Amino acid sequence: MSKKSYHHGDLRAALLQAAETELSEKGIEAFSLRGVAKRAGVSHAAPAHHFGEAKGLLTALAAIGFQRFVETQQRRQQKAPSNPKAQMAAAGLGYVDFAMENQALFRLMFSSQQPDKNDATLNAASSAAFDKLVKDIQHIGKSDPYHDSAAMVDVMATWAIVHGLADLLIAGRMKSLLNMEKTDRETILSEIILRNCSFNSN
Amino acid sequence: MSKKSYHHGDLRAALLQAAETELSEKGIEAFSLRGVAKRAGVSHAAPAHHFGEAKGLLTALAAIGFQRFVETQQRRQQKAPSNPKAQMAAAGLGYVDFAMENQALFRLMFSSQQPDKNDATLNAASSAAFDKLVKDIQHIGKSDPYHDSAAMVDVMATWAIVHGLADLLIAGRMKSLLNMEKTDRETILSEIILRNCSFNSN
DNA sequence: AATATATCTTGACATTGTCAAGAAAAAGCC
DNA sequence: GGCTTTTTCTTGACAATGTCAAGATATATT
Repeated sequence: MSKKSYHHGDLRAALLQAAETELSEKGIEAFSLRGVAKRAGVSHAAPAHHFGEAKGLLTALAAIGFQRFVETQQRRQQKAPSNPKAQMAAAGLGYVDFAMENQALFRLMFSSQQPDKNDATLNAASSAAFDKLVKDIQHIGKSDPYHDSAAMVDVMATWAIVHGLADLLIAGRMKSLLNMEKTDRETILSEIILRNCSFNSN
Repeated sequence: MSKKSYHHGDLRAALLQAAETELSEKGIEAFSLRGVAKRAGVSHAAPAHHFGEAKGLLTALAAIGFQRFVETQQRRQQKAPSNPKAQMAAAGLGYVDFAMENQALFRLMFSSQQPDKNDATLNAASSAAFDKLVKDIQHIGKSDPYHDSAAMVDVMATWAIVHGLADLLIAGRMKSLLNMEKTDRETILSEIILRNCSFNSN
């Protein structure tokens, strides 16, 4: 941690932190590994030892992203009423909220070719996010999507609509939604998220 | 056109063609301007005169993408029954189809920061694509989304679900859908696209 | 304390986007 | 037709980037 020390102490964590800052400031397309090193106050080749190539750093960052992604949804759900539909809406709003507040990271997680899709940690984190969605649907529909193909269609439909909203919002499309106050926007988003459910009969 | 001619004849078109090939082969994150020039058989600085910086070439390519995007949907609609719901499903399937067969181009159009969003041609092309969606919805619901906010919510919901499906499919997520035959997949996609409509009562 | 290992730096290389200057072809002009 | 002007493309250069190899320095091991 001291200024002149050859050894940093916890450079790995510092690099991840710096990488996230670099990502959110420069965007994913102008992201630079040397820029990350500069932010962390180390030489340009320092990241290599901890993460190998740039891919490695971005893979680790994407995994962290998925963890925080789930946490954001859960925090949102804790503040919401405990009935299944309110919980579903809260999870969806958390999904969109995360995307809007971590645009470049969201893009890294869902739209980038950089992260290594064979990485065990990343796969575990993204699978956890998917499983959470499946369980939330199951909670409403009572049947397990993994064993009921109709329920799995519900999962895909719900995922698609929430993801589509998130992706179009951060792309700057959907201006009518972007131009309103956050609370108004979330009212409409909730409506869109819930109307989609075939299990609306509940 | 001849091998040794200093002047190409129609380099601008050739560069756009080469850029699309480069894009689909290398992906948007490994896209190289010098690679495009090499494909067109021209020096590395030749593109500059026609498109300025790399941004310019990608902006022009994105605009062309939006035009073909609309055409793909229209071709699909021509083959479908003329009732509004079948037309809506056809447009949605065209949307997804375009994304899957032009993955990198689709990413350039919707997820990239490169294209200049102030470019008149690009804005005209992307607005045309949006207007087409609005009209298709209007065709079903009978009310103009531009004057009926409830209808505009229908537009956003429909757009989101179709876009979400497209984006998640080309991201390699939604494996259960990717692993099936195209016809089976499209059956489910149609169902998802249509179920979303609040105007389902029709 | 001596050696071994892990961690970081330095220097180099090929590749990339961009710019400036110049060459070649086409067009304009008499 | 010859001459100039303009457009189109090439060449050469520059800084920035990712990656690699070799070396320097701190920590761990014995």
